[in-house]
Amino acid sequence: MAKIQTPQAVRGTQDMFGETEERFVHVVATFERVRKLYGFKGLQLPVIEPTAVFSRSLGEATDVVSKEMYTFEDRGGDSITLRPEFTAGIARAYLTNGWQQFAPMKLSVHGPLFRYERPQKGRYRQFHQIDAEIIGAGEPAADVELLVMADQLLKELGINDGVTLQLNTLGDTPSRDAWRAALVGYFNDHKGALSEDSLSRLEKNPLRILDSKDPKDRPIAAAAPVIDDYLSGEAQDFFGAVTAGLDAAGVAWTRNAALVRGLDYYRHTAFEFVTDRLGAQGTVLGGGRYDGLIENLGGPATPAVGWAAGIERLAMLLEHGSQDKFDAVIVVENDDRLSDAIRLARKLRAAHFATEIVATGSPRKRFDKAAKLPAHTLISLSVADGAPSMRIRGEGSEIAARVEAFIVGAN
RNA sequence: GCGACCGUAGCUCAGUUGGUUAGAGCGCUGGUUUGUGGUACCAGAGGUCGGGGGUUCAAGACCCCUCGGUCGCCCCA
Repeated sequence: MAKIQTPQAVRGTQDMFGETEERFVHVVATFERVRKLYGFKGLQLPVIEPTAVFSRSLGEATDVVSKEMYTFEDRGGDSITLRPEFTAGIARAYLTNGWQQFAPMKLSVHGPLFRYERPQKGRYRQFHQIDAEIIGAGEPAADVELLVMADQLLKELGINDGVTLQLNTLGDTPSRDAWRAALVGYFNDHKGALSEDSLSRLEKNPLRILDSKDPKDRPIAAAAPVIDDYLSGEAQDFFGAVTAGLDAAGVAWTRNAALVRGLDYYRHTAFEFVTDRLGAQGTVLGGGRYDGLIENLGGPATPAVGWAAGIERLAMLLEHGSQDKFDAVIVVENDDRLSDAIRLARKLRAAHFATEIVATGSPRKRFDKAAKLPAHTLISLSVADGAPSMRIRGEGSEIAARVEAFIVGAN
Protein backbone atom coordinates (compact mmCIF):
# COMPACT_ATOMS: atom_id res chain seq x y z
CA MET A 1 0.00 0.00 0.00
CA ALA A 2 1.32 3.42 -0.95
CA LYS A 3 1.96 5.73 1.94
CA ILE A 4 0.15 9.03 1.71
CA GLN A 5 1.84 12.32 2.41
CA THR A 6 0.92 13.71 5.83
CA PRO A 7 -0.98 16.98 5.46
CA GLN A 8 0.92 20.10 6.46
CA ALA A 9 -0.34 23.38 7.81
CA VAL A 10 -0.77 26.11 5.24
CA ARG A 11 2.34 28.24 4.96
CA GLY A 12 2.37 31.13 7.37
CA THR A 13 -0.26 29.63 9.66
CA GLN A 14 0.42 28.16 13.04
CA ASP A 15 -1.12 25.72 15.47
CA MET A 16 -0.89 27.32 18.87
CA PHE A 17 -0.68 25.06 21.88
CA GLY A 18 0.66 24.99 25.40
CA GLU A 19 2.64 28.04 26.43
CA THR A 20 2.18 29.72 23.05
CA GLU A 21 -1.57 29.42 23.31
CA GLU A 22 -1.60 30.55 26.93
CA ARG A 23 0.38 33.67 26.10
CA PHE A 24 -1.98 34.41 23.24
CA VAL A 25 -5.06 34.09 25.40
CA HIS A 26 -3.44 36.20 28.10
CA VAL A 27 -2.93 39.07 25.66
CA VAL A 28 -6.55 38.94 24.52
CA ALA A 29 -7.88 38.69 28.08
CA THR A 30 -5.78 41.67 29.16
CA PHE A 31 -6.99 43.69 26.20
CA GLU A 32 -10.61 42.82 26.97
CA ARG A 33 -10.15 43.94 30.55
CA VAL A 34 -8.40 47.20 29.70
CA ARG A 35 -10.72 48.25 26.87
CA LYS A 36 -13.68 47.95 29.23
CA LEU A 37 -11.93 50.32 31.64
CA TYR A 38 -12.03 52.90 28.85
CA GLY A 39 -15.61 52.21 27.80
CA PHE A 40 -14.86 50.59 24.46
CA LYS A 41 -17.67 48.35 23.21
CA GLY A 42 -16.85 44.95 21.79
CA LEU A 43 -17.58 44.08 18.17
CA GLN A 44 -17.76 40.78 16.33
CA LEU A 45 -17.29 41.15 12.60
CA PRO A 46 -17.20 38.88 9.55
CA VAL A 47 -13.85 37.52 8.48
CA ILE A 48 -14.91 37.84 4.85
CA GLU A 49 -15.95 41.09 3.25
CA PRO A 50 -16.75 42.22 -0.28
CA THR A 51 -13.42 42.96 -1.94
CA ALA A 52 -14.54 46.53 -2.56
CA VAL A 53 -14.39 47.26 1.18
CA PHE A 54 -10.61 47.03 1.00
CA SER A 55 -9.90 47.99 -2.59
CA ARG A 56 -11.83 51.23 -2.18
CA SER A 57 -10.33 52.16 1.15
CA LEU A 58 -6.76 51.23 0.32
CA GLY A 59 -6.70 52.16 -3.36
CA GLU A 60 -7.23 49.76 -6.22
CA ALA A 61 -3.70 49.90 -7.59
CA THR A 62 -1.65 49.50 -4.44
CA ASP A 63 0.58 46.47 -3.92
CA VAL A 64 -1.30 45.52 -0.80
CA VAL A 65 -4.56 45.22 -2.70
CA SER A 66 -3.22 43.70 -5.89
CA LYS A 67 -0.71 41.24 -4.41
CA GLU A 68 -1.19 40.71 -0.71
CA MET A 69 -4.86 39.98 -0.15
CA TYR A 70 -6.61 36.63 -0.10
CA THR A 71 -9.25 37.39 -2.71
CA PHE A 72 -11.48 34.84 -4.41
CA GLU A 73 -14.73 34.54 -6.25
CA ASP A 74 -17.46 32.73 -4.36
CA ARG A 75 -19.96 30.37 -5.97
CA GLY A 76 -22.30 33.24 -6.70
CA GLY A 77 -19.60 35.06 -8.63
CA ASP A 78 -19.00 37.78 -6.02
CA SER A 79 -15.47 38.89 -5.24
CA ILE A 80 -14.76 38.13 -1.59
CA THR A 81 -11.67 38.98 0.47
CA LEU A 82 -10.41 37.57 3.74
CA ARG A 83 -9.98 40.69 5.84
CA PRO A 84 -6.37 41.93 5.85
CA GLU A 85 -7.12 44.59 8.47
CA PHE A 86 -9.90 45.64 10.81
CA THR A 87 -10.36 49.31 10.11
CA ALA A 88 -12.07 49.09 6.72
CA GLY A 89 -14.48 46.41 7.93
CA ILE A 90 -15.36 48.47 10.99
CA ALA A 91 -16.01 51.48 8.80
CA ARG A 92 -18.19 49.33 6.55
CA ALA A 93 -20.18 48.04 9.54
CA TYR A 94 -20.56 51.60 10.79
CA LEU A 95 -22.11 52.62 7.48
CA THR A 96 -24.23 49.57 6.76
CA ASN A 97 -25.78 49.59 10.23
CA GLY A 98 -26.36 53.32 10.42
CA TRP A 99 -24.23 53.71 13.53
CA GLN A 100 -23.93 57.43 12.91
CA GLN A 101 -26.78 57.58 15.43
CA PHE A 102 -24.36 56.36 18.14
CA ALA A 103 -21.43 58.62 17.24
CA PRO A 104 -18.95 59.04 18.70
CA MET A 105 -18.41 55.29 19.06
CA LYS A 106 -15.61 53.64 20.93
CA LEU A 107 -15.16 50.17 19.49
CA SER A 108 -12.82 47.24 20.01
CA VAL A 109 -12.31 44.02 18.05
CA HIS A 110 -9.89 41.15 17.93
CA GLY A 111 -9.48 38.15 15.69
CA PRO A 112 -7.67 36.68 12.71
CA LEU A 113 -6.50 38.64 9.70
CA PHE A 114 -4.97 37.39 6.46
CA ARG A 115 -2.20 38.75 4.31
CA TYR A 116 -0.34 36.90 1.59
CA GLU A 117 3.19 37.83 2.61
CA ARG A 118 6.47 36.02 3.12
CA PRO A 119 6.46 34.76 6.70
CA GLN A 120 9.24 35.87 9.00
CA LYS A 121 9.75 36.69 12.65
CA GLY A 122 6.46 37.94 14.09
CA ARG A 123 4.82 37.88 10.70
CA TYR A 124 2.32 35.27 9.57
CA ARG A 125 -0.18 34.89 6.77
CA GLN A 126 -2.92 34.26 9.26
CA PHE A 127 -2.20 36.53 12.16
CA HIS A 128 -4.25 38.07 14.91
CA GLN A 129 -4.75 41.56 16.13
CA ILE A 130 -6.46 43.48 18.86
CA ASP A 131 -7.92 46.73 17.63
CA ALA A 132 -9.48 49.85 19.09
CA GLU A 133 -11.16 52.67 17.20
CA ILE A 134 -13.06 55.85 17.95
CA ILE A 135 -15.35 56.79 15.11
CA GLY A 136 -17.08 60.12 14.80
CA ALA A 137 -14.77 62.03 17.14
CA GLY A 138 -12.68 64.73 15.51
CA GLU A 139 -11.09 66.18 18.62
CA PRO A 140 -7.54 65.49 19.79
CA ALA A 141 -8.85 64.15 23.09
CA ALA A 142 -9.92 61.02 21.21
CA ASP A 143 -6.34 60.45 20.01
CA VAL A 144 -5.12 60.96 23.55
CA GLU A 145 -7.60 58.52 25.07
CA LEU A 146 -6.62 55.83 22.58
CA LEU A 147 -2.93 56.35 23.25
CA VAL A 148 -3.34 56.34 27.00
CA MET A 149 -5.28 53.08 26.73
CA ALA A 150 -2.55 51.56 24.55
CA ASP A 151 0.06 52.64 27.05
CA GLN A 152 -1.85 51.08 29.93
CA LEU A 153 -2.36 47.88 27.99
CA LEU A 154 1.38 47.50 27.36
CA LYS A 155 2.11 48.22 31.02
CA GLU A 156 -0.43 45.66 32.20
CA LEU A 157 1.09 43.12 29.88
CA GLY A 158 4.44 43.98 31.42
CA ILE A 159 6.08 44.64 28.08
CA ASN A 160 6.46 48.40 28.20
CA ASP A 161 10.16 47.99 29.00
CA GLY A 162 12.20 48.83 25.94
CA VAL A 163 9.10 49.97 24.09
CA THR A 164 8.88 53.61 23.06
CA LEU A 165 5.94 55.54 21.72
CA GLN A 166 6.92 57.30 18.52
CA LEU A 167 4.63 60.09 17.54
CA ASN A 168 4.20 62.22 14.45
CA THR A 169 1.65 64.37 12.73
CA LEU A 170 0.84 64.24 9.07
CA GLY A 171 -1.16 67.44 9.29
CA ASP A 172 -4.48 68.19 7.69
CA THR A 173 -5.01 67.77 3.96
CA PRO A 174 -3.45 71.09 2.83
CA SER A 175 -0.46 70.63 5.15
CA ARG A 176 0.07 67.09 4.02
CA ASP A 177 -0.17 67.92 0.33
CA ALA A 178 2.27 70.81 0.62
CA TRP A 179 4.76 68.69 2.54
CA ARG A 180 4.48 65.86 0.08
CA ALA A 181 5.12 68.17 -2.85
CA ALA A 182 8.17 69.60 -1.10
CA LEU A 183 9.49 66.09 -0.42
CA VAL A 184 9.08 64.99 -4.02
CA GLY A 185 10.94 68.09 -5.17
CA TYR A 186 13.71 67.52 -2.66
CA PHE A 187 14.18 63.85 -3.48
CA ASN A 188 14.14 64.59 -7.19
CA ASP A 189 17.04 66.97 -6.60
CA HIS A 190 18.95 64.13 -4.89
CA LYS A 191 17.98 61.36 -7.29
CA GLY A 192 21.58 60.45 -8.00
CA ALA A 193 22.36 59.56 -4.41
CA LEU A 194 19.24 57.52 -3.66
CA SER A 195 19.14 53.74 -3.52
CA GLU A 196 17.41 51.82 -6.25
CA ASP A 197 14.53 50.93 -3.95
CA SER A 198 14.02 54.56 -3.08
CA LEU A 199 13.97 55.58 -6.73
CA SER A 200 10.95 53.38 -7.25
CA ARG A 201 9.47 54.67 -4.00
CA LEU A 202 9.79 58.15 -5.43
CA GLU A 203 7.32 57.09 -8.11
CA LYS A 204 4.97 55.04 -5.96
CA ASN A 205 5.18 56.25 -2.38
CA PRO A 206 7.71 59.04 -1.79
CA LEU A 207 6.93 59.40 1.94
CA ARG A 208 8.38 55.94 2.46
CA ILE A 209 11.85 57.12 1.52
CA LEU A 210 11.90 58.80 4.92
CA ASP A 211 12.00 55.48 6.78
CA SER A 212 14.25 53.66 4.31
CA LYS A 213 16.73 51.28 5.93
CA ASP A 214 19.31 51.68 3.19
CA PRO A 215 22.39 53.51 4.55
CA LYS A 216 22.63 55.32 1.23
CA ASP A 217 19.27 56.98 1.82
CA ARG A 218 19.73 57.80 5.47
CA PRO A 219 21.59 61.13 5.21
CA ILE A 220 19.27 62.32 2.46
CA ALA A 221 16.19 61.37 4.44
CA ALA A 222 17.58 63.03 7.53
CA ALA A 223 17.98 66.36 5.74
CA ALA A 224 14.59 66.18 3.99
CA PRO A 225 11.90 68.83 4.53
CA VAL A 226 10.00 68.28 7.76
CA ILE A 227 6.25 68.40 8.13
CA ASP A 228 6.50 71.08 10.81
CA ASP A 229 7.38 73.72 8.22
CA TYR A 230 4.18 72.98 6.32
CA LEU A 231 1.67 72.60 9.13
CA SER A 232 -1.28 74.93 9.14
CA GLY A 233 -2.05 76.73 12.39
CA GLU A 234 -4.98 74.41 12.91
CA ALA A 235 -2.83 71.31 12.40
CA GLN A 236 -0.21 72.65 14.81
CA ASP A 237 -2.85 73.25 17.45
CA PHE A 238 -4.20 69.76 16.97
CA PHE A 239 -0.81 68.12 17.44
CA GLY A 240 -0.08 70.39 20.39
CA ALA A 241 -3.30 69.28 22.06
CA VAL A 242 -2.41 65.63 21.55
CA THR A 243 1.06 65.97 23.07
CA ALA A 244 -0.29 68.08 25.94
CA GLY A 245 -2.84 65.37 26.66
CA LEU A 246 -0.19 62.67 26.67
CA ASP A 247 1.98 64.73 29.01
CA ALA A 248 -0.98 65.26 31.33
CA ALA A 249 -1.61 61.51 31.40
CA GLY A 250 2.06 60.82 32.02
CA VAL A 251 2.54 58.86 28.80
CA ALA A 252 6.11 59.10 27.54
CA TRP A 253 6.56 59.76 23.83
CA THR A 254 9.22 60.77 21.36
CA ARG A 255 8.81 62.67 18.16
CA ASN A 256 9.64 60.75 15.00
CA ALA A 257 9.31 63.04 12.03
CA ALA A 258 10.03 60.12 9.68
CA LEU A 259 6.99 58.17 10.84
CA VAL A 260 4.60 58.19 7.89
CA ARG A 261 1.56 56.44 6.49
CA GLY A 262 1.36 55.56 2.84
CA LEU A 263 -2.36 56.04 2.42
CA ASP A 264 -3.99 59.35 1.72
CA TYR A 265 -6.84 58.97 4.17
CA TYR A 266 -4.52 59.39 7.16
CA ARG A 267 -4.52 62.84 8.77
CA HIS A 268 -2.89 64.36 11.79
CA THR A 269 -1.72 61.89 14.40
CA ALA A 270 0.35 58.85 13.44
CA PHE A 271 1.99 56.70 16.08
CA GLU A 272 3.79 53.45 16.72
CA PHE A 273 4.93 51.72 19.87
CA VAL A 274 8.27 50.27 18.81
CA THR A 275 10.56 47.68 20.38
CA ASP A 276 14.08 46.62 19.51
CA ARG A 277 13.43 43.06 20.68
CA LEU A 278 11.63 41.69 17.63
CA GLY A 279 14.19 42.00 14.85
CA ALA A 280 12.88 43.61 11.73
CA GLN A 281 9.31 43.65 12.94
CA GLY A 282 9.72 46.35 15.55
CA THR A 283 6.24 47.79 15.63
CA VAL A 284 4.24 46.39 18.50
CA LEU A 285 1.21 48.61 18.21
CA GLY A 286 0.45 51.25 15.63
CA GLY A 287 -2.27 53.52 14.40
CA GLY A 288 -3.38 57.00 13.66
CA ARG A 289 -6.16 59.26 12.59
CA TYR A 290 -7.94 58.37 9.36
CA ASP A 291 -10.47 61.12 8.83
CA GLY A 292 -10.69 60.41 5.11
CA LEU A 293 -11.49 56.71 5.14
CA ILE A 294 -15.24 56.64 5.61
CA GLU A 295 -15.68 59.11 2.77
CA ASN A 296 -13.63 56.79 0.56
CA LEU A 297 -16.25 54.13 1.27
CA GLY A 298 -19.02 56.44 0.14
CA GLY A 299 -20.09 57.59 3.59
CA PRO A 300 -20.36 61.08 5.04
CA ALA A 301 -17.18 62.84 6.14
CA THR A 302 -16.50 61.17 9.47
CA PRO A 303 -13.45 61.73 11.63
CA ALA A 304 -11.94 58.60 13.15
CA VAL A 305 -8.84 57.40 14.90
CA GLY A 306 -7.64 53.97 15.97
CA TRP A 307 -4.86 51.50 16.51
CA ALA A 308 -4.15 47.83 16.14
CA ALA A 309 -1.55 45.50 17.61
CA GLY A 310 -0.39 42.03 16.59
CA ILE A 311 -1.29 39.52 19.27
CA GLU A 312 1.53 37.16 18.27
CA ARG A 313 4.09 39.93 18.65
CA LEU A 314 2.75 41.01 22.01
CA ALA A 315 2.74 37.38 23.14
CA MET A 316 6.38 36.96 22.11
CA LEU A 317 7.35 39.89 24.30
CA LEU A 318 5.68 38.54 27.43
CA GLU A 319 8.25 37.80 30.08
CA HIS A 320 7.25 34.23 30.84
CA GLY A 321 4.14 32.38 29.93
CA SER A 322 2.12 31.86 33.05
CA GLN A 323 1.71 28.12 32.86
CA ASP A 324 -1.72 26.94 33.87
CA LYS A 325 -1.50 24.93 37.07
CA PHE A 326 -3.92 22.34 38.33
CA ASP A 327 -5.34 23.05 41.75
CA ALA A 328 -5.33 19.32 42.42
CA VAL A 329 -3.94 16.20 40.81
CA ILE A 330 -5.34 12.85 41.97
CA VAL A 331 -3.15 9.77 41.57
CA VAL A 332 -4.85 6.40 41.54
CA GLU A 333 -2.03 4.22 42.81
CA ASN A 334 -4.32 1.21 43.11
CA ASP A 335 -7.01 0.54 40.52
CA ASP A 336 -9.50 -0.34 43.28
CA ARG A 337 -9.58 3.35 44.12
CA LEU A 338 -10.60 4.53 40.64
CA SER A 339 -14.25 5.13 41.62
CA ASP A 340 -13.15 7.08 44.67
CA ALA A 341 -10.92 9.20 42.47
CA ILE A 342 -13.71 9.92 40.00
CA ARG A 343 -16.03 10.88 42.86
CA LEU A 344 -13.45 13.17 44.46
CA ALA A 345 -12.53 14.79 41.15
CA ARG A 346 -16.18 15.48 40.47
CA LYS A 347 -16.55 17.21 43.84
CA LEU A 348 -13.39 19.26 43.40
CA ARG A 349 -14.34 20.38 39.91
CA ALA A 350 -17.86 21.28 41.03
CA ALA A 351 -16.20 23.47 43.67
CA HIS A 352 -14.20 25.10 40.84
CA PHE A 353 -10.88 23.49 41.59
CA ALA A 354 -9.06 22.58 38.36
CA THR A 355 -8.45 18.87 38.79
CA GLU A 356 -6.70 16.10 36.89
CA ILE A 357 -6.79 12.35 37.43
CA VAL A 358 -3.77 10.15 36.76
CA ALA A 359 -4.93 6.54 36.51
CA THR A 360 -3.19 4.99 33.53
CA GLY A 361 0.04 3.17 32.94
CA SER A 362 1.99 1.18 35.45
CA PRO A 363 0.51 1.86 38.92
CA ARG A 364 3.98 1.99 40.38
CA LYS A 365 4.96 4.84 38.09
CA ARG A 366 1.83 6.87 38.39
CA PHE A 367 3.03 8.89 41.32
CA ASP A 368 6.11 10.02 39.45
CA LYS A 369 4.00 10.87 36.45
CA ALA A 370 1.56 12.88 38.56
CA ALA A 371 4.31 14.63 40.47
CA LYS A 372 5.63 16.04 37.22
CA LEU A 373 2.34 17.80 36.43
CA PRO A 374 2.19 21.42 37.52
CA ALA A 375 -0.19 21.40 40.46
CA HIS A 376 -0.84 23.07 43.79
CA THR A 377 -1.85 19.83 45.47
CA LEU A 378 -1.08 16.18 44.89
CA ILE A 379 -3.59 13.67 46.23
CA SER A 380 -2.63 10.03 46.30
CA LEU A 381 -5.27 7.30 46.58
CA SER A 382 -3.98 3.82 47.36
CA VAL A 383 -4.66 0.73 49.43
CA ALA A 384 -2.39 0.15 52.42
CA ASP A 385 -2.68 -3.04 54.47
CA GLY A 386 -6.06 -3.79 52.89
CA ALA A 387 -7.51 -0.41 53.84
CA PRO A 388 -8.05 2.60 51.56
CA SER A 389 -5.60 5.38 52.20
CA MET A 390 -5.38 8.95 51.04
CA ARG A 391 -2.37 11.20 51.29
CA ILE A 392 -2.33 14.86 50.38
CA ARG A 393 0.81 16.77 49.55
CA GLY A 394 0.31 20.50 49.24
CA GLU A 395 2.92 22.99 48.12
CA GLY A 396 2.15 25.22 51.10
CA SER A 397 0.34 27.87 49.10
CA GLU A 398 -2.99 29.48 49.85
CA ILE A 399 -4.67 27.52 47.06
CA ALA A 400 -3.23 24.27 48.39
CA ALA A 401 -4.61 25.07 51.83
CA ARG A 402 -8.06 25.65 50.35
CA VAL A 403 -7.96 22.37 48.42
CA GLU A 404 -6.88 20.48 51.54
CA ALA A 405 -9.57 22.14 53.66
CA PHE A 406 -12.17 21.32 51.03
CA ILE A 407 -11.21 17.65 50.90
CA VAL A 408 -11.23 17.32 54.66
CA GLY A 409 -14.63 19.05 54.80
CA ALA A 410 -16.06 17.01 51.95
CA ASN A 411 -15.27 13.69 53.51
C1' G B 1 8.85 38.91 -5.66
C1' C B 2 14.53 38.53 -3.97
C1' G B 3 18.59 36.50 -0.72
C1' A B 4 20.99 33.47 3.18
C1' C B 5 20.80 29.33 6.36
C1' C B 6 18.13 24.92 7.67
C1' G B 7 14.82 19.99 7.27
C1' U B 8 17.86 12.65 10.55
C1' A B 9 12.86 8.80 16.05
C1' G B 10 7.10 12.27 19.40
C1' C B 11 10.92 16.45 21.02
C1' U B 12 16.26 18.44 21.06
C1' C B 13 20.17 16.90 18.24
C1' A B 14 24.94 13.72 16.70
C1' G B 15 26.20 11.18 12.23
C1' U B 16 33.83 12.31 10.61
C1' U B 17 36.98 12.88 3.15
C1' G B 18 30.05 9.27 0.23
C1' G B 19 31.39 2.77 2.61
C1' U B 20 28.37 -3.07 6.46
C1' U B 21 22.14 -4.01 10.00
C1' A B 22 21.23 4.84 11.22
C1' G B 23 22.80 6.77 17.01
C1' A B 24 22.27 9.64 21.90
C1' G B 25 19.45 12.37 25.54
C1' C B 26 14.54 13.46 26.90
C1' G B 27 9.62 11.52 26.33
C1' C B 28 6.59 6.96 25.79
C1' U B 29 5.51 1.43 27.27
C1' G B 30 6.91 -2.59 30.54
C1' G B 31 10.01 -4.54 34.58
C1' U B 32 13.19 -4.00 38.95
C1' U B 33 14.63 -0.50 42.90
C1' U B 34 13.06 3.33 46.39
C1' G B 35 8.65 4.27 49.58
C1' U B 36 5.29 10.48 52.75
C1' G B 37 7.89 9.37 47.56
C1' G B 38 9.32 14.14 41.44
C1' U B 39 15.13 8.28 42.73
C1' A B 40 18.19 4.89 40.13
C1' C B 41 18.87 0.75 36.87
C1' C B 42 17.24 -2.74 32.90
C1' A B 43 14.42 -3.78 28.62
C1' G B 44 11.12 -2.45 24.58
C1' A B 45 8.40 0.17 20.93
C1' G B 46 9.28 4.10 17.52
C1' G B 47 13.00 6.30 11.48
C1' U B 48 11.46 4.26 3.63
C1' C B 49 17.05 10.48 7.08
C1' G B 50 10.66 16.38 4.28
C1' G B 51 9.14 14.66 -0.97
C1' G B 52 10.69 13.60 -6.19
C1' G B 53 14.54 12.93 -9.71
C1' G B 54 19.88 12.39 -10.80
C1' U B 55 25.41 11.12 -10.15
C1' U B 56 27.91 6.53 -8.13
C1' C B 57 29.72 -0.25 -7.35
C1' A B 58 27.73 2.43 -2.98
C1' A B 59 24.01 8.57 -0.97
C1' G B 60 21.41 10.69 5.39
C1' A B 61 25.93 13.01 3.26
C1' C B 62 27.15 15.25 -3.66
C1' C B 63 23.83 17.74 -7.88
C1' C B 64 18.83 19.45 -9.69
C1' C B 65 13.65 20.27 -8.72
C1' U B 66 9.86 20.69 -5.12
C1' C B 67 7.48 21.40 -0.28
C1' G B 68 8.19 23.30 4.48
C1' G B 69 10.96 26.15 8.48
C1' U B 70 14.04 30.34 10.19
C1' C B 71 16.12 35.17 9.48
C1' G B 72 16.71 39.44 6.38
C1' C B 73 15.23 42.60 1.86
C1' C B 74 10.77 44.40 -0.61
C1' C B 75 6.00 45.61 1.33
C1' C B 76 3.64 47.02 5.62
C1' A B 77 -3.36 48.56 5.42
